Amino acid sequence: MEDQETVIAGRIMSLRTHGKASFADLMDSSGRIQLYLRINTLGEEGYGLFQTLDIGDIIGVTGRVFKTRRGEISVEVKDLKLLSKSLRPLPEKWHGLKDVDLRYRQRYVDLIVNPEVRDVFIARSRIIQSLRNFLIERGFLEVETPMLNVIAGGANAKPFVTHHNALDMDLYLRIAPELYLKRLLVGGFERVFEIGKNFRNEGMSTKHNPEYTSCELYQAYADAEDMMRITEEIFAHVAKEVVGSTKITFQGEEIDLTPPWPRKPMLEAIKEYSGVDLSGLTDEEARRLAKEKGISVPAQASYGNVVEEFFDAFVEPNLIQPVFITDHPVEVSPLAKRKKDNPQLTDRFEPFIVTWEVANGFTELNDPIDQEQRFRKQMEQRDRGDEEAHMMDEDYIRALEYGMPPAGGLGIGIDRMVMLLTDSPSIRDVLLFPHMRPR
RNA sequence: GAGCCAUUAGCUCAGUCGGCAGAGCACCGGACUUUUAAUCCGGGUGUCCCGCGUUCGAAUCGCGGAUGGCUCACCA
Repeated sequence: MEDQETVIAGRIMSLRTHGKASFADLMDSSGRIQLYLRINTLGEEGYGLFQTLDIGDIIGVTGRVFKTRRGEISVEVKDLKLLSKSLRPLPEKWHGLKDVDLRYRQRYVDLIVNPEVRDVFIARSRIIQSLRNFLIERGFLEVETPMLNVIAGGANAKPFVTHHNALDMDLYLRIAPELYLKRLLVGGFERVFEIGKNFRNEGMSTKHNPEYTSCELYQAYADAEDMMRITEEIFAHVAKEVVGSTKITFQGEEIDLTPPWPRKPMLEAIKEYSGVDLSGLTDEEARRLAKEKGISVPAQASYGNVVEEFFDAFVEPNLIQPVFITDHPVEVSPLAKRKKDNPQLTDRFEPFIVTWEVANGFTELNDPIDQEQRFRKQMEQRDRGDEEAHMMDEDYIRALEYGMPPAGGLGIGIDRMVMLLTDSPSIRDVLLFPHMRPR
């Protein structure tokens, strides 16, 4: 490159003027380069224009590449054009923009002055691309299903409500694409996936944003075990491609994503960490045990609710290295197939890493009669005031009545996956424009 | 939704006991033809988050509110 003529454009990030010669740093999306400007090469007029420039202005230059006395590759500018004027001063060059409120609200400024922020979003794009390629290579078809739903199904969550004027009816923003994707299995697509936003009308935290991205995939003639294998393969594959290794560091903790990950039934995990054996109890026995152990559960809590509470309290905080928790109670898994040898439990799994649930999968319930009963149970909970209980979806039942092939399904929380792989402690660090209360 | 903490110049931050509102960077003027957190000289650009109160006097104390962060609760 040395001694070659070049044409570049970018934003001025710093200025060092020395009278009749000056240095400037120019930044574009590929990085920074130093400019050297002399009155001898630019002429009175060109150098005069340069002297009116501010940090933040976007300019285009032509010039010759050379190495300075201190060995820095630079461009000696022969011609210079102001392309865009910056009217507002940029944050300080040394400390950058730290105020998190401003960083999120004015992400454009954050991206200009904090280069590591840009790197996170480049990584996010690569992670999603890597995941997409992985699935397409394995014969999965990428599809798009409705985000405006008459029934918000596929998860237990409070939906956002919106209104369709022409039809004069309320609609829900989807909380999960699950039921649509399984209709596609009925229709004959054997491997489908969708990457997209879900919307949940719930609290926000370092791990929750009202709109978030998931990847759901469904494979006919597969089961939960197949889905666990694909889960660990996805994480290993993406980590290798984006981070360069299946061993990653998260907030100082070494995490080994190398497959296979251990499998542990939920009841066994609870027994291991709390000493309590919850297997085979009635609702009432389970509630009594919860009270004994100081776990608060609603008076109406089912066996499954109690198990979940025990799990959250005793087990979850300990799950740092990847592990699949399996065999969730049927009451908290209304779309999963029951275990053949224990109808109280389902053939379901959730992988945990750094105490987060990073995905959720199971052998899909394809028995329309059992599914209808499960929906009815959910409706009862709804009637008792549980706003997050599943809605009845009669069309989904009808689809199952045509016959859905046995299948495995998996949903991955993309934001959490990106947090993990970019060592980001807050979901807001991996969302370009996280939800904020308006100012 | 609850608790704790924060909010001062465009940005990063000081501000003591209640007594004239401060620094660095950025910006403006001047010097300087290989610097790189350039240097040197001069210039402070402000709704001290908002409101009410206490006081001779409030950035500072009290009450109420706004916004944000963290923790907890709910969830993925």
